[in-house]
Amino acid sequence: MTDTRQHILATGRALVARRGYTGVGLSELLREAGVPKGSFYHFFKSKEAFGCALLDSFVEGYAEDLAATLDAPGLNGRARLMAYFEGWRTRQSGEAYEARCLVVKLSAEVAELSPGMTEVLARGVSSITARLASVIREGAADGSLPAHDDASALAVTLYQIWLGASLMGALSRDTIPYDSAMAATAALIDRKGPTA
Amino acid sequence: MTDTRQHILATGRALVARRGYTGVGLSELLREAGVPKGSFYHFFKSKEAFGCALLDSFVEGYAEDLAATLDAPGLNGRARLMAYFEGWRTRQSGEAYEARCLVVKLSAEVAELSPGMTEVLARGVSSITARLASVIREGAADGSLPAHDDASALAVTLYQIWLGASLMGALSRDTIPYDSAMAATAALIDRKGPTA
DNA sequence: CGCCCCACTAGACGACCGGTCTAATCGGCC
DNA sequence: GGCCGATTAGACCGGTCGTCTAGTGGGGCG
Repeated sequence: MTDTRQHILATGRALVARRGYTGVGLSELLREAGVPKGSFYHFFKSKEAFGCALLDSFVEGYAEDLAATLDAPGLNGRARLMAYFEGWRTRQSGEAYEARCLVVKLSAEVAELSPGMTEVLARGVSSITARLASVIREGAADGSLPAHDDASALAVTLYQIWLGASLMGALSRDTIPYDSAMAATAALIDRKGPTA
Repeated sequence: MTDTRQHILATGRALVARRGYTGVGLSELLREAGVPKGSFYHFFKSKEAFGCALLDSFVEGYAEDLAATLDAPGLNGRARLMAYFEGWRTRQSGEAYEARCLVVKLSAEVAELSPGMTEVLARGVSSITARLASVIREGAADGSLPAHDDASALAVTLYQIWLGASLMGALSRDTIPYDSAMAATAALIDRKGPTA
């Protein structure tokens, strides 16, 4: 069955979102998934290959969610952008580990560990910031946002703010950093002139 | 000798900055440090206690560096702030792992793993942002920065940007995210009005 | 209807993990 | 010189790590 593979990935995602990549052992993962250890190496050639597959499926799923939020019909560009960040805050400060962003959780850990996983994350990040930049341009076109002369740079800055807020939120275990990020986001997108 | 303890901490810092907390085993650490395992448990009651001590010494050392940079005589507030972020970029994108920021490296990993280590990092972060906020106020007083009505909020936003930039820099392995953060920093501190 | 083949399962394996313990050794103080 | 606490040495334990080699069973083809 190929959905044994899917099941391992889904179980792994929640586990890795909580304990990190190095922190999750095969034994724990497979016990949790109810899958015998032998099967694992049938579906993945190594733990790192599993990690890459996990991130691939995360990035893919994220892109779909992103499309659903940022292409929501009937909302102007600004509202769609703010909805995205509201969603970020909700997921990242909620209880559900499987909803947490793996870029936040794994970037630092994986950067020196696995070039393959790093690459998948890096591609995911740049596609997110690219999509954010185009929504900023759409907001300028529909009049909901001022014209920003470098939408890409603004998108990167916003994404950096939210990554940083997520790190701080993990440390403080409250939503204050996200509230701060939300305020900064609103201030940045609504004001004219060179921002980044 | 108490400086065996210091030596273990110094060795551990470089190792942990590269491989992460979970990724560094006692055996590797002690082999690297040339210290027998028996000594480790004389100085630290557990690996987690070692982790807390490591972060304590990091935070303490960081505070000293911070003071040296942010209290540099003969520079106005704005110049001191920018010097701090220049230093961040240099250290974080350089080769020397022992110079890397452990808040960036460990926040996500440690948050769900060790309340003690999380607490040390959280305190460190809030003392940094508090110090940045006061430099922003000093800059307003000496005329090098406009008056920001909420210096604390601006300081948090700047810190978030740099945390996020560091995560992105780890993924992309270039300085582009830091350059972006630097531009955003300059834009944010130099403009009037509510920013965050 | 039977056989065979390959996707999948089962768990043994050696290395090493974090953590503990006892015995040996060191060094300062009387 | 001799003693005692501080430090070092490393064997040892139960457990987990990632890997790998046998085995099994069910679907497809003859």
